[in-house]
Amino acid sequence: MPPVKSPAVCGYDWTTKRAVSNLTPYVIRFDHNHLSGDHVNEAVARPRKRLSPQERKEEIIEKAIEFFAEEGFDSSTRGLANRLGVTQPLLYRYFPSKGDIVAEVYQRVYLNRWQEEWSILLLDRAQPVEVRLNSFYTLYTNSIFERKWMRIYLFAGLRGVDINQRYMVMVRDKILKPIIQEVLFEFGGKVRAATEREIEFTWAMHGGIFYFGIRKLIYDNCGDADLKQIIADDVAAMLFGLKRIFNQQI
Amino acid sequence: MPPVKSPAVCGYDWTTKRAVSNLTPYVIRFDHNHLSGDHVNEAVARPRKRLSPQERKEEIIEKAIEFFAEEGFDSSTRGLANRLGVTQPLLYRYFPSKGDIVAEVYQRVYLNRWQEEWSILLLDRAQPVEVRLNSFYTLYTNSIFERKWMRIYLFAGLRGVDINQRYMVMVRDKILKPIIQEVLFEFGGKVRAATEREIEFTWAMHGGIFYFGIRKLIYDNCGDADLKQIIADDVAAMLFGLKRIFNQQI
DNA sequence: GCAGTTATTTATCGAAAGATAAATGATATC
DNA sequence: GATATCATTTATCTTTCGATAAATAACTGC
Repeated sequence: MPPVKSPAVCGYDWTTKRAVSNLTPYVIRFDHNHLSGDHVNEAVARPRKRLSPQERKEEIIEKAIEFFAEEGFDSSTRGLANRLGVTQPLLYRYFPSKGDIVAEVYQRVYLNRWQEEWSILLLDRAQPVEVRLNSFYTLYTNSIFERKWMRIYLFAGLRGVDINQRYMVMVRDKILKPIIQEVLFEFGGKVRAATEREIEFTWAMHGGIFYFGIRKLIYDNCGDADLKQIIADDVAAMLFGLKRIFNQQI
Repeated sequence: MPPVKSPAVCGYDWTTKRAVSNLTPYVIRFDHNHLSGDHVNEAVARPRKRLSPQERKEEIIEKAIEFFAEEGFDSSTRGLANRLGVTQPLLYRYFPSKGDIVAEVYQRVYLNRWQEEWSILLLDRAQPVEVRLNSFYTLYTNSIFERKWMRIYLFAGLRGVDINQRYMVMVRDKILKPIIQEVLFEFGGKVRAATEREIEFTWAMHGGIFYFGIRKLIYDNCGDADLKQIIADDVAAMLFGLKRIFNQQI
């Protein structure tokens, strides 16, 4: 049977007694007596808890996102199982391999993050571009400025995961290019494709805001900065810079 | 003996036959017949090569920077030894533990990266600020836009290494604040400390350029963008944005 | 409340990891 | 060219990791 290539769909084959999917399988001994730290009164072994496969799988994925975001993808499945309060082999009931869990984490973190309404907002010419951009970046940062997301984004990037490339294509096509088009329109220029120079400049503005998120959530470096103010200042500079480039390119 | 806390100084104590330092120690079997890849003619076991301790240590550090930058700090010391063409236990002759090698890598990558002449350039009022900023960012990016450096920077950040925090303080004090002061001066404002709002805005501009480096070197996402043009456009937007903020803050 | 189903655990394996001790052999000194 | 030094290797230990198989026990339906 050749390996299936498609979004990891993992299940359990009761006849062969194996988890099935499209990737590769480990166990942390769950110590009932030493759960998480100082819980003296949990010394009594708690009864084994049975969850439905759907619930359990969901719980694994959720915790896996937190766990790998904090510890990195090189961390052990035993560590993950420990955080879940189950034993390590149980993970292999739901995922054929660690790689499948990781793949599922990527999937969850990246996909369905984009809200179509953001596009609608960006393109709504009833409002001035500057207002739209402020609203958009408020919503957008509200969504991605999350420690889990940011860390997984960077971990994935360093691992060379292709999902990251796809994400950047999305930013380019769904954010940067539309912005340029809208500024161009409001500026009175004729409709045309964005130039590389314009895109790169817009990337820098976008990256500046994004990098603020990295500083805040990864490096913990920025006191109580006012995000709304930062966005407003950056958007203003972006508009200025784009118009300046439009003029130079005539 | 309590652990010494200071920049890792590792040596070999011949009497106790141990490497000494201030951190924690693994082995890749070096296969003479299968060095690095396709070298068919190296199949003959090459004679053991003795280097002076200084030379060997230097070589280890250099390759460790490359190795960990590519593979991440969770990679094995056997992998590193393999790349060096030596056996894994040899590493423990020069460093007491893997952690000490990693610490040395951080040290090398971060320290002595800052060139004092950059400060002189930034503060040289014989030239307009815009010219200075373009020159500075050309030099600066020329120095840090290196795959090794960028990857270690991000790896370190995700690992929560404090050296990273220190680096950001340096950026703030040696780049951002001086920039604001100089723009303020040229703008005709009176000399005063930079405000948080100004610093955050400048961070965004700086971050935009920095993030270009991440895209280029980590994500491999940006065709043949013209760095000089990008810097020029970003600097122009930065100057505009700062002056705009100055005016709003009167 | 007994029996079947199956979620979960215990036990265990083999590979890879960090680390150490002892053997080896390249070089320097005489 | 024999001897001493010490850079480097071989051999080996322990821990941790991913993964598998078999035993256990919580729930379901009767």
